[in-house]
Amino acid sequence: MKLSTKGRYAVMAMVDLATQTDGKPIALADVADRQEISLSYLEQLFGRLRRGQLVKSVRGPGGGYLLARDATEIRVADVIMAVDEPIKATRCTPGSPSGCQGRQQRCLTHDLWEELGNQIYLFLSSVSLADVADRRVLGSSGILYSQTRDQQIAAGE
Amino acid sequence: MKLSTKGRYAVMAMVDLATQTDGKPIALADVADRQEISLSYLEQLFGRLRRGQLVKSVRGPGGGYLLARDATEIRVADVIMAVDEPIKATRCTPGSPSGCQGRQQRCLTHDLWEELGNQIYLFLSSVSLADVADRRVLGSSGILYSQTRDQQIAAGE
DNA sequence: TTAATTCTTGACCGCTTTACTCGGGTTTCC
DNA sequence: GGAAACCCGAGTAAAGCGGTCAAGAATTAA
Repeated sequence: MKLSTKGRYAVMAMVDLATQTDGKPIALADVADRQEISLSYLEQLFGRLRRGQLVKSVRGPGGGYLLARDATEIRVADVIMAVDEPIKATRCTPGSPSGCQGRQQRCLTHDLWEELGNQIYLFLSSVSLADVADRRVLGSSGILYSQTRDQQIAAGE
Repeated sequence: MKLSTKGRYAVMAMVDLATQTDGKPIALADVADRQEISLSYLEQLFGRLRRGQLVKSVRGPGGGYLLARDATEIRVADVIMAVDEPIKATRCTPGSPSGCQGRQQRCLTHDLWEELGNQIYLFLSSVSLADVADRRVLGSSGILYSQTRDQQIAAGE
């Protein structure tokens, strides 16, 4: 899971689509104007979103883009994965040698990055476009992490 | 909170220090060798770590670096924040105008990115260098996020 | 004192990615 | 036919990343 402004732009645009619920296609130029993103750049992103089956396009005058599914059925993680390159190899490519299992059996931080990736992915998978459009994003969770593992263990957990 | 290989290298090196518990300073050249990171590059990173009060340096023969505190008292988030530039402005600078509150009252995705940042920070704050060194990182949490908010609400929660 | 270690600092550099532009298409409607 | 929209690929300026190089300062050992 990679995080860049490219992914952010895509999510902004998709949420924009999710808030325009007339059933009519939305022209990219309108989205670009509302979100203040370059039109040509948006076109690139929507090319990927279309290939990723997240939006449908309608050509010709009066055309534009439509969400391919209901806004409650599209997760933020889907959008980001559609526009960003697969993954950053992280130097430890899990399968191949010389990446991780060079000297030691396996680099110590490997589990950390993997788990962090999981956390990010799980969070972004828990939020749909409709959640964002309706500002249903904040709160819950997090309180879990007020202590380090050491402290939890020292406290007898 | 920014995530890059720079931060990863710093964490790798700090965990390396945490595993060398003789009480003697560790020469950077040894760390560079073990972790297969360029020495000169590590020097840059340790300059920041030292200025961030995370390590102490000892000059001269037999010198090197020591953790400034116990490995259980240094969180991964501390290390990453010490070496990476403050933050990526995200285009919505919370206080200033024209960033977020341009057309609409406040960009819809603002809460999302803020909450994501919190999630990442909280996770990385929950893990100490000692946790990583002892491979105490995996598991727990995550099961929370098997449903989107919509689905939770639809289920009557 | 001298030499060897080791940290300290700053300048530099090639590469890749990012965000974006440009210039064309093609499809469809009026 | 013309205009509105999507479609597509090449190009580009700036920034960051990972890394090198060179010089210097502090400390210790011989």
